[in-house]
Amino acid sequence: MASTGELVPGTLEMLILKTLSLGSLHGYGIAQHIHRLSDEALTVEEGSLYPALQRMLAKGWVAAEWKQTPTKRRARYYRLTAAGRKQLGVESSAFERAMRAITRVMRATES
Amino acid sequence: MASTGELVPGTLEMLILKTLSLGSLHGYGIAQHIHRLSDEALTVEEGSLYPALQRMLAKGWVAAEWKQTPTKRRARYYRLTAAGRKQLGVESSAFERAMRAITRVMRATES
DNA sequence: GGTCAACCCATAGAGCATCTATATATGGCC
DNA sequence: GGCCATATATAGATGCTCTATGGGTTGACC
Repeated sequence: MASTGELVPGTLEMLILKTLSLGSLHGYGIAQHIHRLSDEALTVEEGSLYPALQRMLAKGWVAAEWKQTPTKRRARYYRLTAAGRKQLGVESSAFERAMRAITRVMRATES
Repeated sequence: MASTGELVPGTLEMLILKTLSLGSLHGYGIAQHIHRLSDEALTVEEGSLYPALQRMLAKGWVAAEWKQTPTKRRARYYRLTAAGRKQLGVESSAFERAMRAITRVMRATES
């Protein structure tokens, strides 16, 4: 979607944290959620999603547990930890500040 | 500012294109312009700026010319080409779409 | 006339996030 | 039995940004 590929780099983990803040979900479900809520504008590739989840597990922002889906398949459910919830706050406010700053530059007119 | 460091990755070239759309400027001036317009929120490092300008020269989005600054120093002035102006349009509308999409996801509440 | 701040360009190398491609496996449907 | 949607995961490549440098000029102040 943005420069290199589909997503704006640096926003993936924030979007995952936000998604999980609404409830536990497995990886595939996370991707679907983001895709649907963004009106199909954002597509999270599997090769981006799972590495991101591994990073976030390592940082303690999410915890994982193997469960059965409603459709009887085995899936790994991720949930937000306290640290993850805190991180969501940090990232989303930093993102908002950055967006406002970029918007200011992009709105400038000829002096 | 964002994830890795200061800028939201993928937005630097767009910010440079936008800055040059207001008039020719040398590298140093571009960095100052972005810094000032963003209320000091965005700082473009020289190690990011000059490689970006080289990439953009190679892609034909900008053209460069050595001139004298008002302060009597020799500086390389960059200006937007027609292709660069077109690219600015492409990137800024893609960016806006992405921002709207991200905002939709970030505003979601518990079902 | 020395030195310091501000001005100005540029590259090398590292780090990190994302993408492409691939591998594996199950359940439901026809 | 074959196909599609569901589901997880890694390897390798790519590309952008940052850190760390290096060089050089001008003007002002002491």
